[in-house]
Amino acid sequence: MAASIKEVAQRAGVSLGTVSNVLNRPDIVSPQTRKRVLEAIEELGFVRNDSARQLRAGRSRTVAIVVLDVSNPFFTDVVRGAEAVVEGAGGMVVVCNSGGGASREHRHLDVLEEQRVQGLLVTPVSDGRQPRLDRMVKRGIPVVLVDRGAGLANQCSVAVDDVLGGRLAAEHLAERGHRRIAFVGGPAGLRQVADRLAGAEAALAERDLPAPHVVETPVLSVSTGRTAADEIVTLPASRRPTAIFCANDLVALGALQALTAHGLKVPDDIALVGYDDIEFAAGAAVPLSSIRQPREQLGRTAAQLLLEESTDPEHHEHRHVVFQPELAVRQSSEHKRRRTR
Amino acid sequence: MAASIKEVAQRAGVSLGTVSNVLNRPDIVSPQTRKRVLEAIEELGFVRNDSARQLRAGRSRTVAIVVLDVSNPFFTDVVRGAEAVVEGAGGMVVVCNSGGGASREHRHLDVLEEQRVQGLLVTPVSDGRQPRLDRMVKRGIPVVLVDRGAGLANQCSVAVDDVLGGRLAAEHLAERGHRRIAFVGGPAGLRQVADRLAGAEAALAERDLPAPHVVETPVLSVSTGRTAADEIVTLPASRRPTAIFCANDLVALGALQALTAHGLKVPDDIALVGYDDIEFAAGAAVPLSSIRQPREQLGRTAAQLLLEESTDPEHHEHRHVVFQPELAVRQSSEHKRRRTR
DNA sequence: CCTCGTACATGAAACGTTTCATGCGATGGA
DNA sequence: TCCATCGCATGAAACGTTTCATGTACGAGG
Repeated sequence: MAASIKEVAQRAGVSLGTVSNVLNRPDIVSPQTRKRVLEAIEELGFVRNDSARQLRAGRSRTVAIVVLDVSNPFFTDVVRGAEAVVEGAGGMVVVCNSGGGASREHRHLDVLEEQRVQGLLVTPVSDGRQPRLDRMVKRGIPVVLVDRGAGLANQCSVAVDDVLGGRLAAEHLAERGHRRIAFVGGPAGLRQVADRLAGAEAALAERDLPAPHVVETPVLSVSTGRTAADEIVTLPASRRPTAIFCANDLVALGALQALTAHGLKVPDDIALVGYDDIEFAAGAAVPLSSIRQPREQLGRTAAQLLLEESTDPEHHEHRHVVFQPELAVRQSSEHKRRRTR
Repeated sequence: MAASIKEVAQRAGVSLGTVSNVLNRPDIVSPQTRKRVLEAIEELGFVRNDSARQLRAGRSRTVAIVVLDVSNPFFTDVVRGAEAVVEGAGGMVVVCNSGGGASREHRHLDVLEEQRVQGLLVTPVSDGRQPRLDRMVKRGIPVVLVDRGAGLANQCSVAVDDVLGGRLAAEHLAERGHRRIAFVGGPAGLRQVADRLAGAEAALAERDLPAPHVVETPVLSVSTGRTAADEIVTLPASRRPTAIFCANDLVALGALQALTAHGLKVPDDIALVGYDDIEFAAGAAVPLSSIRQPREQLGRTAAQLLLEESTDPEHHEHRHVVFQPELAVRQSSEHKRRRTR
């Protein structure tokens, strides 16, 4: 059914190797032969079999990116950044979605390893040593951690300083006079979540403010944000936080919806700060204050490191790039009046 | 570097074929041999080479989905629906992003064809005959069109009735008393865009209302929505539309931002209806009326059709599934008072 | 004791490329 | 005229699987 090089060769009346040469080094074959071969290719609708090619070459030309959540705009922006670089270099990106599940991540990595991908950009579900990833690295498959500062010696990483981000958010709220602050996010095992919380805690502690009230969510999504806010709303007004710092914008948007549904005004009754500054944050019912991350930049840089390692593994030195987040203040945390003093 | 079956065989002291049997039909090999082989695999960190396997098998087990825009939540939801089905069947999904560009789509299809993917879900950039896709179908690669009603005889399709969707939106606005209605979206060549416009035009014509003022955008995104709205705002108040129907929610959210920035109130000065009802529509600054599509369902159904065709090409009959959209009315099109009468 | 069947292991062939050493005819210089 | 060179085409080997026909040993049934 699918024509092979052999049939093309037969049809063009040349040898098998010649066809391959036309495909890979057209310059070394004479113009007339080349023409005959190209015609044969055309007539037969020949399409190179990449499996065979890879089998011979030992490696493919596709770069995989495994994200925690395809439906989070943060990750799709990272993907687009990576795509820009990889495609600019003539490669191809495939996106895999772990959905935050360890087993799905596992399966994806299995398959990608079997496919001998050229390299891997990954935001792993769990932190700590990754025997899987280590093995891929040992096998010579470059791995770049995205949005993880892990700083392991055997791979590059690209991340944004989440501790600082958490700090920025908490400082901002503290300056606005908030004393009872809640943190919504989870699972707690997620590095991003833990770091953001840690930064917030540190900032509050330095100011002798009480530690944040933590509401853990099973995942970071709009619906878990809603649920968490529902819970917060049930607290007696005297203990209810006056501000919520959410681990990402999806959660914050969900919280915003739930708070509004319960008749609470943002920011007057409760202030809200999100994280990621996704495109939809600024357009929310109450424009959302958020911690901005250089999303596409993250993807671009990760891809560059990957390609660098891939093309010249000898001289490559693993690097750990850390970007700085920025606070974007919008209405959701803008008080009409200061609360203190 | 990468251990092969041969080395495993050597280490376990068995033949090459036996190792393969352990991998593929463990039941036909004696328990003790199996154990020895598995140990060898473990010790060597052997990972099957999928290229070789595919080369032999002639086909891979991955399904590809090529979407118009990864950063549009509509498509990520479709992707998740497809993932659920394919992974449930033991397969794997890779996502490719054409970004609406014909050349990127072309490149992706090239590579996917070379990789002999098991099947392809695709929302093509352009309509009409697709020699590329036809060729893949001829080659025996099942192709399912997503969000296209194309109705071609040689492939399945899954779509939502966009003409009806456009109609619903226009009827809704007409009932609210609007007479000057704008349509924002593009490129005009995009089937979805054209259909939605056509539906709206038909509905207005039936009511003897003037045809919509069309503002074409180069792509469907938040920023083009902003630009389009900026343009509409410059119209003299007497000719300015009182309602805008946007070809999707991204555009609508952009438009909403721009209108608000210009001091226009939605819906009082200008009503707004979007399309897709993405998760962020309900949480927008002014909750957005929109046309809801069964997004995940779309992906699930497409994947089911694909797998069906893939597993039993003989008895497969191409089908064209069309879902019905629904109108979700929210504040962005809710007038305090009727305009007519 | 022979035969047959069963339970397993074996080795070679095939999948479609790429690469590389080799072959061969023509051209140019000595 | 002969040799070196060059330009181009060739065919075989190799990549790592899977499959299948074949082989072998062993226990059971006659």
